[in-house]
Order: sequence, then structure tokens, then C-alpha cells
Amino acid sequence: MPNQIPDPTVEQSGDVNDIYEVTSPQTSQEKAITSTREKEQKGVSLITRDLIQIKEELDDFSHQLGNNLEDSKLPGLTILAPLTDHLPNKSVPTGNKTSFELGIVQDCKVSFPLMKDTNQVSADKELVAPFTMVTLATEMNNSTDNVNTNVHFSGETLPVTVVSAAGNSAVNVNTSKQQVVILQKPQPPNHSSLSVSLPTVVASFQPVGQLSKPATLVCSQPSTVCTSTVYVPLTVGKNSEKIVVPHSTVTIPQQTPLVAQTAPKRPCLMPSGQSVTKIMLSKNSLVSNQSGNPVAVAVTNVATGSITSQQHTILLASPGKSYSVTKPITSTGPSVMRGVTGNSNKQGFYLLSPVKSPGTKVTMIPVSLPKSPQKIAPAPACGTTSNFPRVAIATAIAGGSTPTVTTTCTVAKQTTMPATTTKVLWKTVVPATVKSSTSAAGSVPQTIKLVAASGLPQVLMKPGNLPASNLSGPGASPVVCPIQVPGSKFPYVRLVTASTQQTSVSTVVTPRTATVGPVSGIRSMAHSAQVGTSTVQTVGMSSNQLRFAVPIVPAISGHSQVKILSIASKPSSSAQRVLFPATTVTTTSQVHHPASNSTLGISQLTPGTSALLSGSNNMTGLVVLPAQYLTQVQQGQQVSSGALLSTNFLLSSGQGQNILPVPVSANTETPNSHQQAYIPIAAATAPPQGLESVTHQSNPIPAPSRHQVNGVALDCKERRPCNCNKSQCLKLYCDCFANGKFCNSCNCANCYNNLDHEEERQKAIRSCLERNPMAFHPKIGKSKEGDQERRHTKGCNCKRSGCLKNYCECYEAKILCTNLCKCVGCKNFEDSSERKTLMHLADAAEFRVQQQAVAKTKISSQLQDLPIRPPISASGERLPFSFVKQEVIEATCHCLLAQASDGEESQLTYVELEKLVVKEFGRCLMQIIETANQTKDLIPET
DNA sequence: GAGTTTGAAACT
DNA sequence: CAGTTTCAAACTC
Repeated sequence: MPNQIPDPTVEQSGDVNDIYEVTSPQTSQEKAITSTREKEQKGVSLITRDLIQIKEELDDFSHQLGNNLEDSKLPGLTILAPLTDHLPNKSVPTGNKTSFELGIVQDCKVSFPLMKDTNQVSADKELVAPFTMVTLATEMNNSTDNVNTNVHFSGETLPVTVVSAAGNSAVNVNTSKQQVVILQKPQPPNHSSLSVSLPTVVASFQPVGQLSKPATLVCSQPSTVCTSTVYVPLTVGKNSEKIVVPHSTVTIPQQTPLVAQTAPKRPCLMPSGQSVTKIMLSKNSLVSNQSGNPVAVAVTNVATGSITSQQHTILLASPGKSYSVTKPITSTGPSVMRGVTGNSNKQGFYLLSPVKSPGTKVTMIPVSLPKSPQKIAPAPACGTTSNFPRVAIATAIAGGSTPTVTTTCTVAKQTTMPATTTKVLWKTVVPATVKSSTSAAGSVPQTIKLVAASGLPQVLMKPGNLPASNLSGPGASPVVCPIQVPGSKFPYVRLVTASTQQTSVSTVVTPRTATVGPVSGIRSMAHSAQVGTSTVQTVGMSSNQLRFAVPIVPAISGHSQVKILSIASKPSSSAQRVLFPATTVTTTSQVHHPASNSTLGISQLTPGTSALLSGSNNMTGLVVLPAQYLTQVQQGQQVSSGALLSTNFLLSSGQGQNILPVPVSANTETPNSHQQAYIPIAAATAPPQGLESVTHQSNPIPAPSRHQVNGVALDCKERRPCNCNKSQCLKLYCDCFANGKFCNSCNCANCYNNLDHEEERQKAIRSCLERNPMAFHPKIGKSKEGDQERRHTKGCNCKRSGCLKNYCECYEAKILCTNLCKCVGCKNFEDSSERKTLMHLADAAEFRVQQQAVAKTKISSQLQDLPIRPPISASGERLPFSFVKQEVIEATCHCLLAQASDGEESQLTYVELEKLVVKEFGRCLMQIIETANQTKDLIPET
């Protein structure tokens, strides 16, 4: 929610901490008001003018009030003085009188006695008035006498009735320190009334009429007088509902924690079409509505200042700012509503103001947190059609082992967000067509628990949960190795069987297919594991030494596959990695598996593909490749061979090819590095909405940065080259780096974002993640589970662009600003006229471009369709048009002009002149044709 | 294309 | 956590 200009009246009081704009679609009238106020804020006092207006309105109101009170059954209410006599800063003490006076203007002290045990106070009195305000006097407990409590109302006045309540309490108010003002909304017939139980005296304000000014209650002495204003709804409460308002706090129901809940910054439209434009919240306040019912708030009319007597509710779906929830009060979920800004030392208000007119409704609807876990490693890859968090898991099943696999994949929980468990059935299917030493042909459903959290998408395969027999050869113990893939933003988990067996290069592969979830088909010579619709394959497994790295593929499911390829290679103890394309590439290169004699297309390899070279006990030979890297390699750039190891692949063409020289990274290849600081770079949010329409293969690299324009990572289309000069492309300033990409065809200087500087790059990645674990997560995600509406995960912070330029990340992503945004002067909300104008312009421009493109295409097509007329026909005839040359044209024009001149001399009419010229033009054409014909006769036939 | 503006990231 | 600086992209001329 963008900040807005504070209410001048409030600002002058200096007590209201935070004023936020809920919505701001303003009518022209409102804009005029706003403009006026802004001007007056600069020097002209608005207060005086407003007060005069208030005074005038209260003149009438006081008479009405007096008349109404005559019939009132409320005891002891007396109007001592005409309201019209009240002026700003005027204190009107009433002494011991059981009456009070209304303060109507800012700094006007309203003094009224709150007497204990007087006739004016009735116990257990239910305040059932349509509109009730309860005020607790400060330090009432300390006084046995009448208490003159000064309550300051700024620009607001309410008819007051002194009442009290005791006994069973529906509202417990701590009056020892603070004064609480509760504004009760009108109650539906079937709802309980507000019962107030107080140790001392309660003064309630019961309005008789409507007020004319924004209900900005300002306490000039917050420490001693009115410290908080809480509008408590009872409109939906049950009889037994208890609203605890200790110290002017409001508690959010457990099931409705507001943390991380955001709503699009759209106006809080009232049924009447009006909208709430401001809401002011104080810090250290809680809203309690344990019933989880909508929280109603009092709404004042910005234009008239009246407080409506109808139910007002406001959507509390976006606590990011206006309803910012800082932390839960209890472990069960109540959260603190606070303002983001403001002086924490001050006590402020929960004050909602204003709406455009009375009778409007604002609904405070507690919104529960998304209960589903955040998706694991959802890269905004293209070509996804599902929201399933996808975890690509592959198992290496050694020959002779049972195909049953039980794997537990746990994502390290980094935040307090509740995590849930996603169970994925894991089946191991042995294709009947493949010879296998394993007799088990059936499928044994296994369970994979994917404990997703909102934090770092670290993925750990618990070794204990991995039966050794299932993963490797006999006696082998599974080892889980978290792996950082350079350039990748998702974590890899390497399931390694620490086998002691030496593997022969010529080990014959016994492929099986391990499938998670429904198996759509059995792939020969491959292990495939499907989670959701994603597939993980281990291709051409060569031995029980097969190790593999499992990328936590983007939480988008799709048809992308991750294949794990085992490559026979020389037994080596050195760390060798063979990188496979993380993206589907168009290459036709294929990998020849010498053992299985199978040829595997590299193009089949998909993001995060990795493989381990067999034949070594060491954790070597892992093959991983960032998604985009192969493309870069294919482009012949950014790949240096120095200090890089390469693995030769046998291609179908018979040529050896150094596919992917990759530096050995210690942090990715260190044996027994279970606890090593691997860098989990993953996206924990769903892919942007727009991705779903893209049909590319998934790309595991999330695109969190600007280049995720419109929710679609530009990688899917194009990625702008960076121009970094000072950051070495190792900071998030660099879009390439921020997107987990290597710089490629960029204009950067002193670039370290390449494999030549992998070590520095890794350090930089770590550094970024230390600062912000979500640094590499997509900035544009979905607001909540199942919600298709995209939003900026952090919100923008624009100050001057109005969020209508590409400086704004929200606007750039073509999404509306939300309550998470801290922008100022935001115009990027749904009903923004400026935004609409821009959208129209953009649409029009786009339409024009499309039209032009279509026209170009059409013209081009037509031109292509046009027969090319040779100047000489097939028969050797020189066609007439070939004679229409410059000199012919000029001669013709001379003839026409001569005719026209003659006609003018003959004083012909215009029509006759026209005919004459046309006739001459026909004659010229005929002459040209005749000449052509004569030429034809002259051309000898060939 | 140079200079300015802007806001996120980085830094203090 | 807030204020300041740095940085590169967006924007303007």
C-alpha cells in the first residue's frame, strides 16, 4: 500500500503514526479536496476552515441532539452548553456534573466527569445503540472521585451518553494506563450487543446524528488521555464472542494471520461504489477477532466527515503495509497489526478514515495464510502448465537391487511459515522389455515426503531414508550430497551410493524405470521418475556406481524431463564433471553409450541434467550444467577451456566432442560434503502466470529480476545483455547474475559471471544469499495458493515514478502494486485513470505494431505473389512496360502539358480541358504500345 | 548517444 | 533497521 499524504489534522496532532492509503480512486471532487488539502498543508491552515464548517454543521446537529435527548432514556445526559460555543482549544470542564460537553474540534478539550457508582452509571448496561463509542478514562482506577477526563477530538464530534457497564464482560478493557475508545458498529438483530465490563466507569458516546468530518480522533496527550482508538466490530460476533482489547490491541484470529498476505492494491469499493481512501493504523496494536469473522471498522466520510452507522468491513487481505503484521503474538497466530513507518514511541490509532459517504461499507476480512507449502524450486521455466511443485528425483538402482525406492526429500525450513507435507508416490517399474537382474516387475508405491517451506529451498535427501539396497549396489550406503550448480538457482541433491565396488567401464547397463506417480509410459533403457507430470530419467545407467544429481526442478510441472545420464568413462579419482544441458537444446548431437550401445540425444537432456562418471569411489564425475549454459556453449562463447576439465562424449557422428568443460568446484564435489555450504538457489514460488502459455521446455533458472517481465522470463524469449561496469556482474545489479545466468553476449566490463571466475561467482552467490536467502527467487509470484494473480513478492518502493514506468518492478511486470509495496504516489492500481490511459496507449501502440506487422506480411506476401514480369517475354518480345522509361514519361508529360496549354488558349472549359488531356494520355499510351510492337518485330527470334 | 532519472541493491 | 551510497536500467533530449 502506498504511502499517502497524511491527514493534515492528524499530522498536526503528531500522534498518529501511520497513515496509509487503502485505495485512492478519487472522484474529481475528492481530488479537488485532496488538492486543496495538499495546498493547505503547505501553509494554509485547513483546520480553521474545517472547524468553521464543523461548527456550522454542529449548530444544527446540537439542536437535533438536544431534541433527541429529551426523549432519550439514557440517564443523566445533559447538554450544558450549545455546541456552537465550542471553539478550538477551548476547554469546557463540567466539574462534577453528571453531564458533559462535546468537544468538536482539534485540541478542544472535552471534559466530562466519569463518575463511579452514580446514577448516571448503570451496571451491565448493554450498549446496543446503533452507534456506540465507549471511552475509558485514564487513570480512573486511581480516582474515587469524579474524573474529569480530557478527550480530544480532532475534527470530530460525537453525541455522548454517559453510561457504564459491569459484570460479565464481552469486552475487557484495561483502563489502568490507556484510554480506549471503542466504536461499535450497528448490530444486526441476531447479533449480540456489546457488553462492556469495566472496573470503573465507562462513558459511551451514542451518536444521534451524523457527523460531518473525518473521524480523526487525535489524542494530543496520548500518554495520559486517549492512546488508541479501536473500532471493534460486533456485527458478526456470537453471543459468547469475546473481544479482548488489552491495551488497545486488536488480535487477529489464529486462522487469519496476516503475515505474507497481500492483496492487490485495489480500492476498497463499497457497495455504493464508494471507496475507503485512508486507513490509519497504529503500532503495537492488535486486532482481536477470535471468531475469525470479518472485522468491521468504523468508516468516516472524507467528504462529509460523517460516521456511518452501517456496517463497515474492510478486507484485511493485505497486511503488508496498511495491515502489516509484524509478528505473531502467540504461537497460535495472532498477529500484530502495525504500520511500517512512524514513530514507534508514539501511540497511535486504529483509525479508518474516510470514505466518501456514509452508508458505505468496508469489510475487514481476516485472510488466512496460505497453508500449502511453498513450492520447491519453482523456476519460472517455460512450457509449464501445472502448478505442481516439482521435485525431480531419480534413483540409481544398481543391478541386482530391488527397484523399490524410498526417498525422503526434505526442504530445509528456513522460515516460520508452516510447512506441509506433500506426498509423492514413488513407484519403481521395471520394464518388461528390458533385461534386468531384478525380478521385481511390479511397482511398489513408495512415499516421498516433500516438506516444503517458504525458506530456502534446500533439499536434503536424508541418507537414512534411502535404503542402500535401493540406491546402489549391495553394501553401498546412500549418500546425500547437496550440490550447488553454478548458475543454477535450484538446489541439486545428489544421491550417491558410496559403493566400494570398482566399476568397469564396460559394465552393462541394466535400465529400469523408476516412476513416481502415474507412469505414462515406460522408457526403455532409462530410469524415469515422475513427479506430477515431470519426469526424471536416468538414461543408460551403466553400473551400480551410478550417481546422480537431482535438481529440484522448478515447481512448475510440465512435460520437461530431467534425464540423468551415466557415462562410461575412465575410472578416475579426480573430480570430473560432465555437464549436460539444463535446457532442451536443439542440437542433434547424441551421446553414445558404449556399454549399452545406445545413443542418447543430448537434446533429450533437460534442465539440471547431470550425471556421474562411474568407476570411481570418489564423488567425482558429477555432471551438471546450468540451464542456459549449453546454449551459450553452442554459441561458442563464454566457455574457456583453461583450467577446465572436459569429458569426451562419443557422438553419434563418431566425433569426440568436448561438450562441457566445467571447472571443478570444490563446494560441489567435495566428498562427504553433506553439510557443506552448498548454495541452494531456488525459487520457492510458483512460476509466473504468464509462463503457462509458453511452450518451451522448463528452465530451472528462475528469473527473479527485471527480465521476468510480464511474468515471463525473458530467457524464454530473449534476454537483454547487461552493461555492467563496476559490479563485475557478480551482484544483483547485474540482471544476468540475478537471473542465474552466465553473461553471454553482454556488454559488461570486467565480467566475472562466467566459468572462468566460478570461484568468485560462487562467493558472490553465497554472499547474496546471506543477505537475502530469497535473492534468487522470482520476484513475481502468485499471491497465494491457487491464486492466479501475480504479485511482486516484495513490492516496489517507488517514489517518483508513480509506479507507471518501468522503473517500477511491478509495472514492468505488468502487475498491479499491492499492499506489499511501499511506493509513494502509486498510480498502478486497478482503477487508476493514469494507468488505464497508459494501458490504452500501450494497447493502441501494440495494436498498431501488430497491424503494421500484418500489413507488412501481407504486402510482402502479395509482392511475392506478383509475377515477375521480365522486360522480355518468353518469346523474346519486349513487353510494353519496358518502354516506360524516364524519357518516355517526360515526353508523355510534355505532350499532356502541351494539350492542356492548347486547351487553355482555346478557352475550353475545365471539363473539356480534362477530356483533352486524357485523350492525349491515351494517345501517348497507344504510341508506346505500338513502339513496343514494332520492337517485337525487330527482335530476331532466337 | 550522452546525460539524467530512478529505484533496487549494497553498504554503513 | 534506517539512512546513504552504489549501480545499472530506464528514460529524456
